[in-house]
Amino acid sequence: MARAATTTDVFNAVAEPRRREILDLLLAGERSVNDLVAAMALAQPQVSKHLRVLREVGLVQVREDGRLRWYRLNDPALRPIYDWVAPYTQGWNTRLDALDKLLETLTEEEHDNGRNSH
Amino acid sequence: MARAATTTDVFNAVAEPRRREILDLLLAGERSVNDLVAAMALAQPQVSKHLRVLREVGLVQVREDGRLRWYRLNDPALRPIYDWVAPYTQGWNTRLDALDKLLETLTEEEHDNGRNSH
DNA sequence: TTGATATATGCTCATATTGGCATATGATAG
DNA sequence: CTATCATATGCCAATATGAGCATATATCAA
Repeated sequence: MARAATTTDVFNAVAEPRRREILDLLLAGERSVNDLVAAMALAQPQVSKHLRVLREVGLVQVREDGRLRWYRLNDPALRPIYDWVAPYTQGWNTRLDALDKLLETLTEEEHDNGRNSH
Repeated sequence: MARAATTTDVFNAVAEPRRREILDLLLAGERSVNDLVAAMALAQPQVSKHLRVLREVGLVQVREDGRLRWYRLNDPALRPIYDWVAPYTQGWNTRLDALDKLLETLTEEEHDNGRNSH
């Protein structure tokens, strides 16, 4: 058996640095293909191909407008990656730990107002 | 150019489901190769090969003990993945979801006490 | 219509993969 | 020393890649 197709899942799609670069650019908002080409040192056909992979795994969505195609992020598609990696961050992600504790505190205050002990 | 080597970075190493499976097993603690082989429906040589990839990108570390080799996680190596994905989670991050739910609960209780609506 | 612009697709090449199986290396027991 | 257990490595086949370049398909302009 060979390596899994890049379109198999989000993990494979995102293993390619150029595709992560595209997603990073889309964080700022919708972009046309040529916008992306201009921003990345990569030829247009390659960008289109990467976009196709991203489309096929649901990481981006397109809006057609004349001869332009505006690509935008579909962040929830990245959730499997976040969900997978999260359990490993227990040891070193202090900031999220802090947020967790804060939420915990808020929840406690909500559920047993006043009898807060920590 | 072909696809990047699996040992290029953590993203590529982790794109392979079997390797994620190995890491998941190691979450529980140190395991010998045969332990892993027993836990996964995969032959020993393949497991050893996956372990080699994980070793080369720093995701696992080995402790030799006679003819046994105990593999253990090196979670901080996963940080690049977490750091990359984190900015995308603004919309749906579980912790933020928790906060949303909390706020929702507060609002419900405030606005329509007791009435269940959804 | 003709030409230009925006994007997608097709083909080739070099490369690295994963699993299967055989085998090498290394440690330990009898 | 020999057999056995634990693990790693080598070679094979089938496959999919990603970049480069040419070209197809739309859309818009003159």
